[in-house]
Amino acid sequence: MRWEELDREPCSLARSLSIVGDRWTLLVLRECFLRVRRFEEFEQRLGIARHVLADRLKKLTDAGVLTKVPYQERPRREEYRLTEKGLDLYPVMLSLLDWGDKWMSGAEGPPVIRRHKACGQVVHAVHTCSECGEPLDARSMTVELGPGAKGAELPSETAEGSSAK
Amino acid sequence: MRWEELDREPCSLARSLSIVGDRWTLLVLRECFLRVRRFEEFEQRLGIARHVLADRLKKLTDAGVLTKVPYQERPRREEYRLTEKGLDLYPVMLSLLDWGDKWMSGAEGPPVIRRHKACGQVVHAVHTCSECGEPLDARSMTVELGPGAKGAELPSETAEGSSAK
DNA sequence: CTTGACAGGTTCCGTTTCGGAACCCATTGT
DNA sequence: ACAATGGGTTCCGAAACGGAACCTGTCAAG
Repeated sequence: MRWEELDREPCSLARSLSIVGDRWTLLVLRECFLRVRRFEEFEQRLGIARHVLADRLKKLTDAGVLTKVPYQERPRREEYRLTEKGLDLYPVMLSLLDWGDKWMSGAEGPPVIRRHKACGQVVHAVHTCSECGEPLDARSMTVELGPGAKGAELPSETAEGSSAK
Repeated sequence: MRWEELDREPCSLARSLSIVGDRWTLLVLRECFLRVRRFEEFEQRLGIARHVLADRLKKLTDAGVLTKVPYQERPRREEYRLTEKGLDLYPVMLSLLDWGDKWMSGAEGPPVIRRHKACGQVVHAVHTCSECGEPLDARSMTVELGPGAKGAELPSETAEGSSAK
């Protein structure tokens, strides 16, 4: 599997990673969710090399995750904003955030907390089944080939004592 | 922000990315969730360069995401299994999977589907508030510095017309 | 009307990381 | 004695990254 062909893999994870699966992209998107929009501000807050930032913003824009919105003419200046496709990455951010809070925080606790506007509580996300509403975890799901599977195969099920079963 | 110091950033997303934020790690973990455990099998299924695979497996093992379990002696052979910390990454996989299903699938639909054992339905994950149970999205949350924030700052809130508000 | 600042890039160069192939090593099968 | 197996390590050229310098419109100041 080559990196440049990831987006054509018959796997939604691979396809997602063809967009967000590199060192910087999710950090750029973190800033977007924190309402950062301008080149300079991304650069200053992230300490990213300018041409890498330019490349990521271009790729995210080409992918439809960000969109350039002019905020002045003469000289023309544009800022980057999340599209609906980009906003939809929020669950990805949240999952990584919650995992980091749980497994990568020191004794002091997490560095940033999130509060739910609706209930006012400090919260984390619970993944629930879209059909029955029960919480989901790795052991409660099975996978099957779907309609878009062309020649893909799942590994054989012969293994036993699975930790991921 | 340097890549080697990501794990010391006061940000759970950065800390998570210090472990899973590269080209291959989440694909290796995808295989783990599909019950792949052996070096050769990872290599064949992923088409990853052997030394890159060896490096990722070592880093994941050092990070406590995978653990090496001997399955024979003489010659000693070990396989890689997800730890609890690794299994806890399932929501991350699921979020990326669902996003890819929604935004990266062609007209045929997603290549792989997931079925919830408990209810038997094909499902996707819904992120809900751990406190009130309502669905969460980017616009329903506010962020605040938490107990582990040392000197970190959130961007100023002066921006208006926010698309991520 | 020349100089400087500002926002947003692009170019260049030296260091890392990656992809691919070859090689290593202990043990068992033929 | 020799090949196969599983799990790596080594080596090389290509791609990506980090850092600094440079470029491009436009306006404002001297």
